[in-house]
Amino acid sequence: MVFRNGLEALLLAALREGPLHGYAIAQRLRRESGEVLRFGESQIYPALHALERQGLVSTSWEPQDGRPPRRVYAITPQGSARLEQQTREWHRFSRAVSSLLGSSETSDRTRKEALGHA
Amino acid sequence: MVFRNGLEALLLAALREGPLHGYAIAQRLRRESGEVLRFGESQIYPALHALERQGLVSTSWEPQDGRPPRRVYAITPQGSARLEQQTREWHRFSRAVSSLLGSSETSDRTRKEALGHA
DNA sequence: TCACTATACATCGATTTTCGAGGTATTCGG
DNA sequence: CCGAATACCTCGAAAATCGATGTATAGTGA
Repeated sequence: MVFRNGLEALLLAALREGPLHGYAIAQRLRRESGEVLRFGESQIYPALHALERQGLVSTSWEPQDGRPPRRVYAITPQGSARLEQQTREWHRFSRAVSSLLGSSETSDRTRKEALGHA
Repeated sequence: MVFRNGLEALLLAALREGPLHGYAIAQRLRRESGEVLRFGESQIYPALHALERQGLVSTSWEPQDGRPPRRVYAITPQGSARLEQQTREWHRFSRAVSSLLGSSETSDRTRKEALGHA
């Protein structure tokens, strides 16, 4: 919703600590979000390709003996810069939404009282 | 990104403290978010209509003398319930994304050091 | 007066995102 | 052998976003 290119930011974040292949990135986002974020492969792979076209990640094919090779992604310096920028934007966005929605729950009355009812 | 029906949650939130007409809702979201959230009318009106179809808001036309009448929206009990549920989901979602992205910047090295490098 | 901006409602269509379903190929457990 | 997991990928429907356009009125400034 409204926060553009959010997936790309998460993808770049997943690569911050080292190169990974696509499937591993998807699992990582899933695991580290406590199953909250579950991106399908049909979202992951095209987004990764877009990142590559923009030069935000670089890729190499790693041969696996026996099985088909894996495509490994690494974040580039431009990718890191974009990640920082996107992270700042995310925090701005998320602060704005959170303040409009209010901290979980709080009927109207409860909320005003919590604020010292002014 | 990825957080479904986010606009609807914000629309419901805007009505928490009393009925408003569509245009005023748009301005409210804009103002109270510090210009961070800027929804166009082509997003607001259809979303409001969808909310009405779902019984989450009720509407009435308020005649203005001279000018065309305004459509005023009020949140219903079902709308309040949905807002609470959506707010909880937002917080889960936003916590997950924030923890993956990290608190605004921090290069990889800086970040580990900040955590006591462990 | 004329133009422009703001208020206030709304739709349309192009673009972008999301997501389920499919397709290929290999390995491993039962 | 079958199903699940790994690993890559595309397609197409559905949903969301966004700019343009249309109607109508009121107010501001040139």
